[in-house]
Amino acid sequence: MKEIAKTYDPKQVEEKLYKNWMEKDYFHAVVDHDKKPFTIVIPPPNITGQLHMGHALDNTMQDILIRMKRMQGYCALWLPGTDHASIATEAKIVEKMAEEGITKEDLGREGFLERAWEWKEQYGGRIVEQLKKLGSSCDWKRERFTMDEGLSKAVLEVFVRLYEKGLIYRGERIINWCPACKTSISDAEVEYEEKDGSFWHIRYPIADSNEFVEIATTRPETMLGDTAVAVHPEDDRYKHLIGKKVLLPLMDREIPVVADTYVERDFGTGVVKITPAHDPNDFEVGLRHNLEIINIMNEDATINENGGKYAGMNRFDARKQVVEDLKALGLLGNIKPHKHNVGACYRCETTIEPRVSWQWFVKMKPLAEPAIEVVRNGTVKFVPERFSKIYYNWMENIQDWCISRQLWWGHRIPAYYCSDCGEMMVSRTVPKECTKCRSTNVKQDEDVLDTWFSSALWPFSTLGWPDETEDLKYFYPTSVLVTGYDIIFFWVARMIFSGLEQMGREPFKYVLIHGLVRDSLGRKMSKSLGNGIDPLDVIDKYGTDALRYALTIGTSPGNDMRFSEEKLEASRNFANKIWNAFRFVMMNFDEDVDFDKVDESEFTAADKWILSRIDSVAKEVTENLEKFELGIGLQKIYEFIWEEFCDCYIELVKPRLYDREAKGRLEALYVLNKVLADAMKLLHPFMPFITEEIYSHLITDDESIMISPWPKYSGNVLYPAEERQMGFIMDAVRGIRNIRAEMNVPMSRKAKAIFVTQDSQIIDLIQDERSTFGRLAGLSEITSQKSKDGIAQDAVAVVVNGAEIYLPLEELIDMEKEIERLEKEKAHLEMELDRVNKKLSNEGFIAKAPAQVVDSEREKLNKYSDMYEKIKERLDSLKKH
RNA sequence: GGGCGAUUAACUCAGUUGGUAGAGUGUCACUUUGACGUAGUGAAAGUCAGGGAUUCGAGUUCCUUAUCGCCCA
Repeated sequence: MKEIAKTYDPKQVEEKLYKNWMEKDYFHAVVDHDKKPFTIVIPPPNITGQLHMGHALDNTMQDILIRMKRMQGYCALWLPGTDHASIATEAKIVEKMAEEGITKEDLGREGFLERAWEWKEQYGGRIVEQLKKLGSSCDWKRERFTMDEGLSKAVLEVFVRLYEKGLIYRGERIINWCPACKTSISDAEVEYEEKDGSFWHIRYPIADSNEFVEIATTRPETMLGDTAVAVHPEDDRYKHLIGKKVLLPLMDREIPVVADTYVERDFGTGVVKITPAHDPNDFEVGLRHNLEIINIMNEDATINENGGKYAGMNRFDARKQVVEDLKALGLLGNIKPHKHNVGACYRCETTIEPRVSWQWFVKMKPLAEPAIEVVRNGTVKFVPERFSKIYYNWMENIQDWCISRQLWWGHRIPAYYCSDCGEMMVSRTVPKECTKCRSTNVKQDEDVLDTWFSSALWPFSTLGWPDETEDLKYFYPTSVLVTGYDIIFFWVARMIFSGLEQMGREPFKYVLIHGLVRDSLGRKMSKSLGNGIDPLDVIDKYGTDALRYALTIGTSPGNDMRFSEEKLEASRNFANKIWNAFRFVMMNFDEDVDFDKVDESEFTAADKWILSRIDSVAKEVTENLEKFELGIGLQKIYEFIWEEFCDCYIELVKPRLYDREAKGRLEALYVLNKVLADAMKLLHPFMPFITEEIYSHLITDDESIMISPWPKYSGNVLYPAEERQMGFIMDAVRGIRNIRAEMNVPMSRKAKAIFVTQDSQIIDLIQDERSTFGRLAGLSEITSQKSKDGIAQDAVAVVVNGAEIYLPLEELIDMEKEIERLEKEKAHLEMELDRVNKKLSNEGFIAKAPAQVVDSEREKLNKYSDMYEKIKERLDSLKKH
């Protein structure tokens, strides 16, 4: 017998076991055509990232699925990797360089990239190490990085292909510009927030007239770039002005009055200033009316030379000055408070600036259509289903995707320009000369691609595409993608259309969406609030299994969850409970325990009951997991282990174990071992470490629980008779315990019990399970008889389905109290009877409810009326005395 | 403005083919029983946000209102 610690200590096992799994190569998936593939690609965390609760949840869920499938015999591949995170990484490196007083420009592109790679080598693996602490069973041999050679080749290939198909183009268009990151960003990367602003009314003088038109704007400084004012063509107030000129104040520029249905007549004054270079709608109007585009801003959102005397000011100062100057000129009208949506950069929260510039775009409409279709026809399923609506909503209203970024860290755009003739070439290789004029003076585009361009290819680029690798053929399409709802647009949607376009197949069959992990007050965890809980601290304090349990229990897909210390304590307690159940089993194992000698005919009702139960639980848990109901599945194993296995079965077998010569002792050990082993298997996906540690000490054929077969189960209840018998026993025990508690009779005070029943099967059961009752209900002596003859008048009675149990507690009994208790019991039964009777006397119920339901109600009626009669008899008899 | 979600015990949440409401935590009482006090036993605690509809039967389906939150415009 081994000495096992009284409390479970995760630190003793986690590192050791993970290392062992790695050494044994269990995580590595080898293509095996005799097996079905099950594939998950990890949402690649940023190399700048620190593991947070979101990662912990996301990766726990993936690990649960992949571990179960691996045990089920699938060729389970969980492919890990990291994302280069263009903007975030570049910003981080620039920031670090700033501490040393160096700028990007000092180093130049080459020098900067060298530094960036150094940084990546040094810190890029940190998050990967942290994922390992979570127990993630990723195939680390297949780890990928979005800027790996192979993945970069995929990016290049996709870019060129899309370009050649006319789905990528370069254009001078209005885009979202972040003045802090100094790059364009895509529509998806802008976050809108409603802010209090003002509506400034400004009078523009009409040329060759004394009249004015009054426009209203929320951004007066942009007037410096106005190239028209617009009115609605049907607006009688302004019809006469169409085609005339107004004199743009401050700039003294004559600009036309154009008619466009974009103008809302009821909004503001019905006259709109048009700044094509700095407003997306105005840009469209500008295109329609062939207006001049005057860009008035520099990269950092200061006013440029086109802004006249305001040049050099930042946009907010310029606004103040413009307003002041207009006021001085008497051209300023009312200023009304106004709420409007202001876009901010999702990364740095700087207010974005719409700005016209040359950028690269992906034409989205042709790509979006098939991507919508695969979700509509169920080829790709969102779990929960409601998220497909969010997806449709975005995909159906999608604009072209701006993919160029004015950064250095990332995949450089494979477009080349001839400095002599201006020809543009898009090519897989660096052109030696201009294809048009043969000049060798060719320069590559300076921009890099949006990070999400490469992550959109992740499900196939990681498997070797564009090469036709064995992996790609076998593992693609992947099975499930697990991610948070916050990146459906950024990532999920783009993977779907990219997979369809490049592979001709959907990238995954299911998208399992989870919510956010919030703090105990329901707030989003954030750096600025400082309310984040570090998963690594949690692991250090409670262990990985406890963290994973806490993240999974009581959650449902797609819903946000609150995370708290209390939950972790409960999780740790559960781990400890399992540990002690295991400890109990081990304490009773002898050196020479030999299960070959087990005689199944020695199985007791309790043995069969628990075997039957674990069988059902295995079925249910499997079904739950296959439907992605992780929280429900875990709850079921929890309840089975704690309530049925620990509180009940272990208590039941104790007498057989303590007596070394007891009949059925070996069988008890066998069942304990078997049930615990199966329970550990079912729990393993959720809590990999403790289950592996325990499993390794149990008697099994497997070298590791990780690669052991998932529990098989029969389709129906294994031992229905024994389950019913145990039901009786538990009812009886509960009834007796209940009385003891109410009568204040501690368990240490043993009592006598007389079972009264006519049912000979029950009599046999009581005889067989005498030790059970003795143990669980604190009874010293148990007898059974068919009538109430000879039972002391002052005995306490418990009525259960099938028997009456009398406890002659003698001097302990307060008759008044006993009558009161029985009255309560009677009232309760009356209520139940009333309910059942109502149901059964309802013709509709009898006629329309399924026979099974009606039968079970009839059964209840019999049971309750029987119990009611007995209680009533007992009461009458007590009251006579 | 459009869409989605939430509203269930004191707190935090489960409850996925409609069939007598569950858990964890907390509360109260009891227990030095040879796995575990990070435990055991027992108890108290809910008009499942309000209203309506469908149904023999609704926390669960449909409509509607309110409050909170999120996404899109």
